[in-house]
Amino acid sequence: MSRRSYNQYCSLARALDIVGERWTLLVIRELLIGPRRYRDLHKNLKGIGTNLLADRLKEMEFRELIEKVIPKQGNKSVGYRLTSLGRELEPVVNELVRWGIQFLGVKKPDELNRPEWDLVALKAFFLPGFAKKTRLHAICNLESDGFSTHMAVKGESLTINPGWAENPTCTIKGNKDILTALFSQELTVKEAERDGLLTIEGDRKSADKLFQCFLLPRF
Amino acid sequence: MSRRSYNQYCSLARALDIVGERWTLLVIRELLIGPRRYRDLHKNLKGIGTNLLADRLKEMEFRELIEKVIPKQGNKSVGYRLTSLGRELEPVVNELVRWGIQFLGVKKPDELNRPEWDLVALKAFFLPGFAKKTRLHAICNLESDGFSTHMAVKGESLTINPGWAENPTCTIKGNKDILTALFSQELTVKEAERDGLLTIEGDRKSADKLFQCFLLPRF
DNA sequence: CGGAATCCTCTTCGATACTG
DNA sequence: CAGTATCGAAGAGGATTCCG
Repeated sequence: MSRRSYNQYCSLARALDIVGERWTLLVIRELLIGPRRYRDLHKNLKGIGTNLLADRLKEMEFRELIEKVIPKQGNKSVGYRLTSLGRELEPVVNELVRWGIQFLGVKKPDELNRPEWDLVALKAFFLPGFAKKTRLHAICNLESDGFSTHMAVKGESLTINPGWAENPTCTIKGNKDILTALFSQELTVKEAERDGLLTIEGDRKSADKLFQCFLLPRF
Repeated sequence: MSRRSYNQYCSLARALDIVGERWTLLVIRELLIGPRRYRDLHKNLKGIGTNLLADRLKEMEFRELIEKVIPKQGNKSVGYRLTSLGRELEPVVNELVRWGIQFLGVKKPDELNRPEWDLVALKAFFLPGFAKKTRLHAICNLESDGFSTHMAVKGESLTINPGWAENPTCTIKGNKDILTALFSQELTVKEAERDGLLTIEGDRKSADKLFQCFLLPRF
């Protein structure tokens, strides 16, 4: 566990001493999605190299950004999850996402893309003020290109978790392009439904409001 | 000019492909203070190595984060300044500052510290809402430990520039510890003045409001 | 003299093979 | 499965040299 430092008495340099090394913030991104096992991280962070991942995890655990999840009885796999200190990096990730999205462009053939990453990015464009104002209080299941998730909005807060919720306010199905258009206010639910590009079960009004609680930019 | 990429179709990874390499965000920090020449950057970023700095500058210029400043007649020195795209990284820097300040601690003897860095950090703790509410509209000169600067507050905006302003609303002098205590609301102007730790010329009320427009945390 | 390019050494990265 | 060990390649950092 090496320690290369900028040796500057400066908050920015301090932050970068801790999270500025290669891969570190991408590990944080993975764990913002949820706890992950070593092999999941290694699989989703293609190119990291097993020794480097081990080094980073050790370093991040030492810094108390992450912690090992004690495996439940019968499950031998060790997992990693964010500590509260690590979770406090979410605003940093969000700002980087907001800045970086303008360079996203079209996906190159050799680039990886996981649906979870889209959700991490989407969260950065949530409008808490708007959500509060509309008094949306809902749990919405989303399915897109075979990937399902659910989003819970209450007051100013948004939580996104993998898989289905049990008693959703509504269930929304559509491909990624359509959902992107909806989250970026380029398309309305009405239009998408009319064209048969979107299906909504349950409370249509909540679904409509949900999309309006985001403002995903397009470039 | 190398290009190592995470090869992920993800806004965060894109951002990190551009500004995630060693030194890049510290160069941004330097240029957030104001335009700088090559030698200034090299002097203030101790340890960077002349080739690496040249590489980074070229890379950042190529990415249009920075641009060369055409030297004025009679001045041969080329300078660098942020483009608007580069300036858009200020929120990212601010978030990193807000997160990193908890690790700042006490200055180690071998650590560098430039007063400009403190100002970059301070900006991250400006309360625009409060500034607007108090209707503070002032230009305040600040002098601390031989370093002088001026801060202009108007509406929700704050600008900090080096050197004196010509017709300041007020002029504030005190050492760094005192100013830190004032900006973190641990001390009031009244108390500091009474103890002879602070001198204010000009509009006392604006000075008082100015400090209240910040909330620097202490750890 | 300031702004780099070159050179050289050392560290880190990344891929693969290996181990408890 | 969760890491270690190893090793060539790439990047970082310092000194020196070159160029305008």
